[in-house]
Amino acid sequence: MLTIGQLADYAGVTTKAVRHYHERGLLAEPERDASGYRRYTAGDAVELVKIRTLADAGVPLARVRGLLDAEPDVLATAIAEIDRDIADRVAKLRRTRERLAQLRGGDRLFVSPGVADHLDELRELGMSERHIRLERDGWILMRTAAPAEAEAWLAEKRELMGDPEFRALCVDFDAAFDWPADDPRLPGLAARLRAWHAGREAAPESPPVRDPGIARLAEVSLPGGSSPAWDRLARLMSGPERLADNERAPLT
Amino acid sequence: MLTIGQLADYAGVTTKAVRHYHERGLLAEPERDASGYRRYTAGDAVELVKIRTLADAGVPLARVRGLLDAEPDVLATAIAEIDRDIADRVAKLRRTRERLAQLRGGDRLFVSPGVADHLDELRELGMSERHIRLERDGWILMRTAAPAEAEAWLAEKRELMGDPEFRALCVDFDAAFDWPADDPRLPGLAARLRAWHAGREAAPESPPVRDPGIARLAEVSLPGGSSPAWDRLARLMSGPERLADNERAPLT
DNA sequence: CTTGACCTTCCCCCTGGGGCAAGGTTCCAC
DNA sequence: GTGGAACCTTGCCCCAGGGGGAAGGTCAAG
Repeated sequence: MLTIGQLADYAGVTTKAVRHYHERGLLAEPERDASGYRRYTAGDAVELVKIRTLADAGVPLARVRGLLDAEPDVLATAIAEIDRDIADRVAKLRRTRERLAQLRGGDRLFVSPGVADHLDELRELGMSERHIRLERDGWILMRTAAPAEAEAWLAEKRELMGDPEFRALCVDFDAAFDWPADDPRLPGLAARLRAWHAGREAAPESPPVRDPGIARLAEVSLPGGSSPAWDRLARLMSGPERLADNERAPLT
Repeated sequence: MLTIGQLADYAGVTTKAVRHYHERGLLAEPERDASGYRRYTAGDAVELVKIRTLADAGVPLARVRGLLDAEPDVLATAIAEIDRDIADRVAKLRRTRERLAQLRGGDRLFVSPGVADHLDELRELGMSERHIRLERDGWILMRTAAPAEAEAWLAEKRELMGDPEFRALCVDFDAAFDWPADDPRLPGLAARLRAWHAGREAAPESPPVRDPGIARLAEVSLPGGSSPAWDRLARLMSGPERLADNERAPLT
C-alpha cells in the first residue's frame, strides 16, 4: 500500500496533482487508513501513469477522464487523433522557429511578403530607414482598412518602381525630408513631381488616385510623418499661385 | 487610425487579448477619441505583431514585455535561447508520440523496460493475463518502495527464469489459481515448490529471501491476489504437520 | 429611426495546478 | 519515550492567458 507521496513519486508528479485528479474525477478516491491518510494500490499507480501519459500528450484532463475506461477501438481512434494533433503542433512550432529567426532581421515579420519585398527594393534604392518605416506603416494601415485594394495598390506601386524617373523622384522626395523649408531645390522638385503626375494622368490606363489618401493617413497617424520641407512641398504642389504667400512665413 | 477591433484583426488576435496586453503593460494604452474609443496607429500594429510572435513561441508575457525594447544583442541572445527551448519541446513531443503509440499495446508504458521485458517472457510461457497483471503490480509496488533493490531482484528473477524447473513451477503455480481447494494435485505441487526452495538455499550463493515479502504485498494490496487453491498451497508449504487439520476445513 | 455591429468597463469562469497555513501522524534516532 | 523531520489532511488564495457575458454607450447604413 502506498501513501500519496509514494504514488506521486512513482508517476513523477506532485501530491497536489494527485489530489487535483481526485477532484476532477480522473482517479478514484482510495480507501483511507485509520488516521485518514489515503492508501493506494499498484493499480492506482498504473492508472496514474496512464493519466500522465495522456496529459503529457496535451489531452485536456476532462477528456482524459473519458478515455481512461474507453473501449479499445474508441481509444485507438482518439489516440490517432491526438497523434495528428501533436504532429500539427510540431509543425506549428517549426514555423514559429522560422518566424523567430526573422525577428532579428527587419520587417518581414510584420507585413505581408509582397510588402516586405517592396521595402527591400526601397532599401536597395538607398532610401532612409525613416522613410521605409513610414512606408511600412502606411501599408499596414491600408491592409487593415482595405485588404483587397491594398494588394492591388501594392502591385501598382511595384510596377511604377520600374520607371526610372519615379524611382528618382522617390529618392529625392525622401532626401527632401531633412532639407530646410526655404531650400532652393524645393520648387524644382515640386515641378518634377507635378510633371510626373500630369504624365500619369494623361496615360491610357488611368489608375485611381490613391497617393493623397495614403499620405494623409500616414501623416496623421504616424509620429515623424512630416517635416517643414515636406509641408512646403505639399503647399508648392497644391497651387503655385500661393507660393509667394507661403514664402514669407514658411515656419508658421 | 484603427479601432481596437481592426488592430486585433490585423494581428489575428481578439480584442480581449489586446486589452489584456494593455493591462499587462505590453502595449501602451493609445489615445482615446471623443467617445472614449481607443485609437491605434500602424506602429501599434507592428508592436502587437511582435508581441504575438514572441508569445506564439511560448515566451511568457512577462518576459515578452522585457524583450520588446531590448537591445539587439540582448534580443538575439534571448531568441537563441527561445529557439533552443522550442527545439526541446519538439523533441519532447516526439517522445510523447512514441509513448502514445505504445498505449494501445500492453504494459510497457507503466513499468520500466526491464519489467516490461520480463512480463513479455511470462506471456510467452503462456501464463494467464491475471497473473501477469499481478506480477506487474507487484513490481510497481516494489519499485516504489525500494527502487534499487527492485532492480536487483528483477535481475535475479530473470536469471532464475533460465532454469526449466523454475519456469515449470511458475506455470503450474499460475494454473493452480483456478483449481478447487481440495484438488488432489495441490500436495504434489507444494512438494515440488519446497524441493526447489530447498535446492536454492543449499546453493553456493544464497540470495536474500524475498518472495514472502512480495507475495504478501501483492496479496494484501491487490484485488484478486489470491484464491482458495493458493491459500491452501500456502498452508501446505508452511508446515505439513497441520495438513490434516486444514484438509477438513479448506473453505473457512 | 431602427438595427446591427462596434466600443466601454466590470466581474466571474476556465485549466492545471503551486504555495502556504494550521493542524494531525508517523517514523527514526537518540 | 521523546524529539524533530518528514509525512499527511483540508482549506483558501494565487498564477497565466485569456473567454464569456452583462450592462451600457456609439456609429453607420438602410
